[in-house]
Amino acid sequence: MSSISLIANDPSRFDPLSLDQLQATADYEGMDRVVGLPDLHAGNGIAVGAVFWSRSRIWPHLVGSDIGCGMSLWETTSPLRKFRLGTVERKLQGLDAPWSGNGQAALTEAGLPPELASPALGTIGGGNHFVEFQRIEVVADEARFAALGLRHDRVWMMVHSGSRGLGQAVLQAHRQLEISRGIPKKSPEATAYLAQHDAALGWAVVNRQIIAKRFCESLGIDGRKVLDICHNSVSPHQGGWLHRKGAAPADQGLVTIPGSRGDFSYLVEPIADNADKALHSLAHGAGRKWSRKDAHARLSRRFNIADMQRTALGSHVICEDRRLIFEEAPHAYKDIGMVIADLEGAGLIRVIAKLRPLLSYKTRAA
DNA sequence: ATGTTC
Repeated sequence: MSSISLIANDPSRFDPLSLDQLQATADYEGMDRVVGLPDLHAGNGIAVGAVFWSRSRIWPHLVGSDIGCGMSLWETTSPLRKFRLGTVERKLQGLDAPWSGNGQAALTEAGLPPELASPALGTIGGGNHFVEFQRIEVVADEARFAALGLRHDRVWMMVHSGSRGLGQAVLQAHRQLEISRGIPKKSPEATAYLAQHDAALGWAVVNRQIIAKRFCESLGIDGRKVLDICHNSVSPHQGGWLHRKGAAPADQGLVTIPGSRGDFSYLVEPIADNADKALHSLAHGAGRKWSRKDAHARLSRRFNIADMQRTALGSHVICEDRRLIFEEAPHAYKDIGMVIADLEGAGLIRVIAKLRPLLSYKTRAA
């Protein structure tokens, strides 16, 4: 039994269902602290946009099946003034197919077992995963931006993907009969889960790396990684274990917080002073406002596919799956400006820059 | 979320 802290200027905005889900996990025996972040929303049983800390136990299903899912942000070598939407769209082909490179070598190089290679390595996957090309809209902190050596005259690229089937297999193998019981932290079961969890985490990083490389190669450009963070994980923290379920780390340097595909994304710097009240974590995005089912039901009635292929900010969307394009519509997500304001209000972040979407790539395969 | 699915 533990208390819940909510990070929001106006906590009454939270969906009651997400709060019920958060309460249910706060009631787990052995749970010590639970935090709901500004992007909190109801998940498949477990609230997303939340952090859980326990002195004594580990709950694999609080991390979920997409272990290591996260965001990487790249400053490409492509000058912004040369960016042509039509040309770029035309060049992005074959990216849903398995990667033709050597997956085993890529994993070995990262210190991971080569037998974890699979055809999914180097592919985005489905759901809310994407690759997005962006431009710097506003630099909020010029001094910090310059000190980091960042450039506003380049095309930027954001990758959101995870560990695909691997993370799911790991959760499957360690699924608890009674979910709320979890695993005692020093048990052989915990050791076994954590080893596989760490491998899935590493796999997801390699996956994002290969995805970025493939997208750059198809455009004939290069890029440098500004950051790579994962928002589904469990890690040792203050003598216990910190579970992040759709929560970005606030203790690993720069963080990007993406809005929906029709909204801005942010490059932010975590502020250490107040970090503990949010369990050293930040929102991982805007958070859903509508479930996938609701989004499809409401939007497919009012809009056609062509409406969905453009956003209010003028960006284009490549998504040839006609269900997914509605499920992931900007309308289904909360206002990212509100999420950022909540984090600023709590003294958790300083905004460095705001990025405008140019082109969001989901899938060409229907 | 998913080498997914009757």
